[in-house]
Amino acid sequence: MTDRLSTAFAALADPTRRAILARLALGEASVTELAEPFEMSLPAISKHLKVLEKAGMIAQSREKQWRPRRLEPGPLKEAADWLEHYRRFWEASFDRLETYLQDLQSKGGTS
Amino acid sequence: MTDRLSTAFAALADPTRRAILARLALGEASVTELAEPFEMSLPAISKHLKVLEKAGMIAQSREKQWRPRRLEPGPLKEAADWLEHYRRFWEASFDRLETYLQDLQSKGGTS
DNA sequence: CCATTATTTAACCAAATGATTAATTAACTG
DNA sequence: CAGTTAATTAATCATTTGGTTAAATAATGG
Repeated sequence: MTDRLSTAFAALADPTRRAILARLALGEASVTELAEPFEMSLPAISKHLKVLEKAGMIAQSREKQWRPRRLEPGPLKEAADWLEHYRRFWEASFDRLETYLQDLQSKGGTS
Repeated sequence: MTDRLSTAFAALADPTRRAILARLALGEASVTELAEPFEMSLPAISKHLKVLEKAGMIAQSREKQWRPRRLEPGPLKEAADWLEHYRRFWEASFDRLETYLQDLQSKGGTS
């Protein structure tokens, strides 16, 4: 693997990590705060944070004995940019669905 | 794991699979055609296709002895929608960068 | 039916992932 | 400095992942 985009998508492929990012979208938080919602050991959370950090999605600072994390959105943007290339496909699907529903309306009558 | 979004991001976390999706964005292709650019065995490609299929990103049809795949954009859209929530963060980062560069311009002079 | 082409399945393997518990390190606080 | 709180590291383990080669299956065409 090793390439940046793969690392980013891999980091996002876990609900715990996505929840951590969602929490950090509300603002900085310590490891203990981040761990609180999960039925999971601290070391497990620590590892998830390491994955997010290696992906460049979070950064650490220092506040007394805490090491609060904050969101670093760069890799999220790169992932979003990659997906953006496929937009026309899902918009096309929607168009087909829309056409289909319009057809139902005009042809189907009151049955 | 098991949830749809995690499966989608995991499917995207591999450059071979992303390249396959990119190829399918140009139109349907058989397994042999899809495998052609890679220095990798057919079974390896077959497995990657299975991952993409389980993620709901591709579908199969039948054309004589070929089983061409086509893009199914639903899960790509779901992934893009998830990332969209973080847009304000990278746009904010860009704003800060812009401000920083403007500061360099105005303060830095000719040094 | 036999040969060929297309693709999958099976069996196997090394490395990575996601979790655990126990031990360690770091920093503040009285 | 002793105790407490915060977080990481180490050791371990089961499962998943991404690849291989060899064998099997599917469909077409002569």
